[in-house]
Amino acid sequence: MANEENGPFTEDEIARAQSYKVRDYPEGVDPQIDELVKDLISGFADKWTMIILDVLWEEGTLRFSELARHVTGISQKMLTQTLRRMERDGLVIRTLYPSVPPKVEYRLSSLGLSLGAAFCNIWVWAIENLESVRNAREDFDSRK
Amino acid sequence: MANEENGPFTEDEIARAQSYKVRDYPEGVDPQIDELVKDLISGFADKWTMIILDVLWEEGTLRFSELARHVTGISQKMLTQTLRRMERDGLVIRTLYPSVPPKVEYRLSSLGLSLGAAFCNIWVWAIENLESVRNAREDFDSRK
DNA sequence: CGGTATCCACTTAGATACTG
DNA sequence: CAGTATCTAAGTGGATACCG
Repeated sequence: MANEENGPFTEDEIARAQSYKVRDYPEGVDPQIDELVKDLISGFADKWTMIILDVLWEEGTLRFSELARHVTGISQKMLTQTLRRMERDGLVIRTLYPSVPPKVEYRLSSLGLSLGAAFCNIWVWAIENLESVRNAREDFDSRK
Repeated sequence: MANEENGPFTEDEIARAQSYKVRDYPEGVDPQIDELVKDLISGFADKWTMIILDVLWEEGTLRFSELARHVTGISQKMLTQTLRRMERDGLVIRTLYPSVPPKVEYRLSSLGLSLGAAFCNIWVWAIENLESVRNAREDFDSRK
């Protein structure tokens, strides 16, 4: 509990990590662009979008009902709604086969795939840091 | 509108991108872990958390009131709430200076910094694909 | 200054029923 | 099968007032 602040990181590693973004997008970045980016991120920053992105990333192409099974706990309404939004944003490609009964397939577009690639690091981070977060919570809760 | 599906990507690039995660975390990944990861991600997948993470990443250390100014549109309640959750999850470090009036500083922990580093790719993606998303939306809306 | 507590308007999401 | 429509319960967030 004494020097837990830096965890497994050296000062060096922290400095390097912190310099990353500054190098790519210096402070001079257009505030308007910044605002737009925040809006865009806000749109993707919801539970179901991120999970659907992950599922389609892993499974490739899925039918509506298959998606419903893979995305545990989602309601039909939210699945439709989220898929529609992702389709509108160009992340997902929806293919309708006009058979009876109808068949609809969903897969990621190249845009969706590239976002999925960016998200990969988040999933990796989550897997690697599950324990750390759990410990942090226990620690926080025990301190009252 | 004809071959817009793959955008600027070759089939090769898509295949490579899609194989990325599978290489690191093959299908044999424990479903229970997978569930935990989804829970964890769901917790971070909200607007304010992501924006605060970004702001602290860029600014380093900020006082409560400075954060409020940087995170446009957030209410005091949500700022407190989100910061408390991030602190509990071990992402931010809260330092109270017991002066009068009190002064409270927030900064990312090493855990928070590493999550920020992972998120970097998302921000970069957003900046690079603002136009694509805008176009996709216009296209979708114009098609009805 | 940096919160907490309370109230309330609004949004959101789940359940249910129905349809091409 | 893959939705849409409707209703309702629950959650979220903002405004306001007050405290250490």
